[in-house]
Amino acid sequence: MRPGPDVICNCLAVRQAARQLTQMYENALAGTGLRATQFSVLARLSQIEPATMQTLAEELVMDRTTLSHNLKPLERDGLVAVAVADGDQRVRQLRLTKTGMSTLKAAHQAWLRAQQKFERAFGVDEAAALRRELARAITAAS
Amino acid sequence: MRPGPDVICNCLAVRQAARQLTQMYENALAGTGLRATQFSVLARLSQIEPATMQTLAEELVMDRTTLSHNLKPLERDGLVAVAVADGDQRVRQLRLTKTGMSTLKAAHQAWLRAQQKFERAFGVDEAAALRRELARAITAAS
DNA sequence: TGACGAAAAGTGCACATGCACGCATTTAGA
DNA sequence: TCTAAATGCGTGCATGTGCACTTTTCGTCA
Repeated sequence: MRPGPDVICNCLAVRQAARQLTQMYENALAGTGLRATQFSVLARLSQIEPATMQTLAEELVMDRTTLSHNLKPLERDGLVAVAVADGDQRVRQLRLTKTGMSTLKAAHQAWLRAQQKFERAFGVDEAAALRRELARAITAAS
Repeated sequence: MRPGPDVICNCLAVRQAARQLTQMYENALAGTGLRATQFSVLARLSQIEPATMQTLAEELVMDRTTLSHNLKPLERDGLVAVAVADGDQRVRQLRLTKTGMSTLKAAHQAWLRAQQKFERAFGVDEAAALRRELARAITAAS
């Protein structure tokens, strides 16, 4: 998939890169049973556990309803446990199950391979700078 | 959607930015009848018309089958015409219809508003630099 | 305490994304 | 020339994405 001549649309530029990066990382994740999005959900959840739907969605820069959809296969496969929070019936308490933790740990190895492969080609410092600029782009588009 | 502390995954960083930028541009495109992806398909097609499926997909850094799916609503609504190419029955000849051209022209105004709004917040030169880095990221992930 | 607005989350819909698989056509080689 | 490989596309499936709408629950205030 060779890019065309000089994309001038910022939105298209980011989406194209997202498609290509996603393919690379998902290729590395093949065999772990996780998609790229699912890996990021589990990874982030493991850091802020227990989390609510809204909190985890904000952390992932993801729409609340999108996270709701994305949790379906994870809950179905027993990787994430969804419980009603204490004191407020409206709130969900999201946690990793033991299976979720072990799956995440195994997938982390595969993720690291993709991460390192990309950064060898793109540059470690350049990748860090790119991530910072992307974070700034998120702010600019908010 | 406030981003969490320092995303270290390049894939997640790009995907988060893609989600946020897409929301901004689609908000601007609301009323034109086009989604962000559809706008980019029409815009690119207008530059390389007539194009084949594979050619247009490569230009958009998009999987061939994804473009096939994405063309469905555009063809259904009469914005893109798909014909069999001369000399090779396997090849499709993609063209914008008159409706497609006028819709693209109208949507271009809306796109420009989003583009300028983003670049006012993010910086014009910084946006150009970001697009260049994203193009390099696509190469690195290929 | 009862009604009403706010907050948290779920659901249906349409489109986005790409892999696996299959079909039709073309080309290359024996 | 006839057949096998290569080429160009389409389709089914599962997931990703977010808007509009709904449901449930909580807090507030008269």
